[in-house]
Amino acid sequence: MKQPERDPPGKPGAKRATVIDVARLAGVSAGTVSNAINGKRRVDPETRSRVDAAISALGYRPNMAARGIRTGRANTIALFSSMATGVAAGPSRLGFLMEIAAAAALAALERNVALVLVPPIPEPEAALRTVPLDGALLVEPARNDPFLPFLAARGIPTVSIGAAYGMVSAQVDLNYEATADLLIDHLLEMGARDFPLLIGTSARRYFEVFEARYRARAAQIGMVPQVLRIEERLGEAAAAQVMARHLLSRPGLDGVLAPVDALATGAMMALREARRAVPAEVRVVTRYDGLRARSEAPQLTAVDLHLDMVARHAAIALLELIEGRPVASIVPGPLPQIIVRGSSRPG
Amino acid sequence: MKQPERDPPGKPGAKRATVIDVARLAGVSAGTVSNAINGKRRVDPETRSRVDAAISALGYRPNMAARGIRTGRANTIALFSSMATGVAAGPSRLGFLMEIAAAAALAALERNVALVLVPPIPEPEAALRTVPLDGALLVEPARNDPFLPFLAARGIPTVSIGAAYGMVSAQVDLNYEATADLLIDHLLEMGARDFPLLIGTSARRYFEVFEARYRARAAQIGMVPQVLRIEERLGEAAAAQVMARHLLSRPGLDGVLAPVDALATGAMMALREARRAVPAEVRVVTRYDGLRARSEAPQLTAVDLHLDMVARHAAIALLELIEGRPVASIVPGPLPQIIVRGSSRPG
DNA sequence: AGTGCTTATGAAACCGGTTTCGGCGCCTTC
DNA sequence: GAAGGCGCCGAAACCGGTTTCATAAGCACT
Repeated sequence: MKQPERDPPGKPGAKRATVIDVARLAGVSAGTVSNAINGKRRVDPETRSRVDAAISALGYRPNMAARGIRTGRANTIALFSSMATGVAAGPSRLGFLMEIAAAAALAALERNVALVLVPPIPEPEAALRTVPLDGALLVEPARNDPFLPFLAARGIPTVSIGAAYGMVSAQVDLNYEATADLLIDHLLEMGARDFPLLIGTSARRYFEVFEARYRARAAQIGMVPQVLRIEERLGEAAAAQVMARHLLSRPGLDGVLAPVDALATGAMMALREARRAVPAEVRVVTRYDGLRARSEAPQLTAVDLHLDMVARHAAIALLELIEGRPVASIVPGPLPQIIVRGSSRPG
Repeated sequence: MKQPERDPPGKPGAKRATVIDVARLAGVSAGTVSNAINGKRRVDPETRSRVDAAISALGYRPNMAARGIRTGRANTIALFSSMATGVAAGPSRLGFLMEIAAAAALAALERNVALVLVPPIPEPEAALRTVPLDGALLVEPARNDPFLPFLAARGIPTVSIGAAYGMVSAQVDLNYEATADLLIDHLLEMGARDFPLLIGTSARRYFEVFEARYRARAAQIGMVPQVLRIEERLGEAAAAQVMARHLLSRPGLDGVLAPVDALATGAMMALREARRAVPAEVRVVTRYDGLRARSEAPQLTAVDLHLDMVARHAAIALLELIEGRPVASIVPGPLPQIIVRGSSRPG
């Protein structure tokens, strides 16, 4: 049952090399090998090079479990997603998540830390009971995110991507205000004067921010604010329905502000159904520039959130936090840039 | 620098409980606590319940690092992807990968094992030097997959999703033959008699299988085989170009068999450009039923590969393997089902 | 030569589990 | 009633690292 990992190079029957083996070969003690590797204590350069030689001669790799028992570190961070993975909730969120996951995993791996993926699960307590985690990344957590209490109870450092509700160690700014302004200003520039805001029903910061900016601007220009809330779980189809109904009550509608891509494509469906030309009669814009926005016809104007950079910042901040180094509670993120496409561009 | 994880419930100043604490409270020895937890040795039911009581009273959670040092287990498996994550390679692959990742993570988590995500990296050796892994999942590895030698060298049990090239411990069958037949038969039923096969240039089993089945059927019905190879890295745009050129040489073309969704949508672009009606004049079918296939107009006929189930099977097989239990070298996967949509359906 | 300080190192304790080994009590069996 | 077997358990070794503590060597200074 015990099967210690066998390691090259060398005889196939050999167990994996340990510090002791390295120490013996280098003619030093185990403690010195440890110090040579980790640089916690000064080691004579000459000694160090003997140790290094022994390490590569034996193909030594430290046993992380043994190390972890003293350091308390597991060298793993988790990416938590409270978004439903079901197809119903839409592969669009999966795209969003995956962009972040890939970039975060890369940044972590560069520092020899592994990223573990935690999809939404009913009982995080039970499932993660035996999973050692040094820290957690949370993607746009909802106000009542089920993972937050769990992480707080375990005392796990947590960095959120996008604003959270104060329960995290740090957050990377996704610049919700700037993003909302970018899209709203663009709609206005393109001549839209009567457009609803489509958002989800869950309590997420960016919905709140979009709504606030939308209402503020609407008041400024004397537009009747129209905030349509759609249960995200129901996705595109629900958005199409709500939009279709809304079109009846506001025939003069000339734009749509739908930060969630699935809601935007839902609106597009309704507009096609109602024979409203996009962008000639109605301009449509969304936030997340995923596959969905790009495969719509016409393609949707969206925002480049630089998710890869955001994810990288978040992972790095988290690792700093884990190392015990101070990190700003709000890490500035890259500025969003609008990508104007056919759905809002005249001609 | 040392900051042992503090744990509820109890005084916030308290260190996390250990087996020793549990043993003391239950009035037994540490060894007995261990055996009560892991069930390796018989423990009197009465004793066990005392231990259980002590565990929950103290909120004890075993330290996985300490456990791992003896068991040699890290309780993590990795999902390796050799697919490029860049936008160029297409978010479609991300969707494919994410579906698998989510399902595999879930299946692993149910068994208290974490799934770590390994995006393509230049030097797996270096980056994963200190990342402990019990096993690996490989998604449709190419023949010269860079991860394979690494995994073999480390002696890490590996399960591939879809056929590999014999270098893995086990593989979950994605039923390439059945999938190819499903699509080809469907094209024929829909009256197509002159259709090319669009595949990628990399050495992947499913390209080989599709090509073999395609050629076999073409020979049967007397169709001139037309195999178009497109570098996957270049994606949709390249497919559109190749397809446009091909259309000139075969004006009578009445179908397209493009297993990769990005190649299928590329072909759709070319067809639109050339003013060929789909499905009236040309039927188009693809394999992966992702966002891409569904957001095409008309929607693409595709195959439900039951990726979630495949991923689950793969994760479970891998965990069995890790436990040392025997596993079939080819685990049967769920049968693919065709999803007929507008791109190939008459009327 | 003796004292004090710094630097480099080895020996041993330690981390928190698991596993081995052997002992004890109790029940059969001859 | 002694021998043997079995079920249950405690003591101690063990896993492979890190960290503490003591010491030896080297050097400067008095």
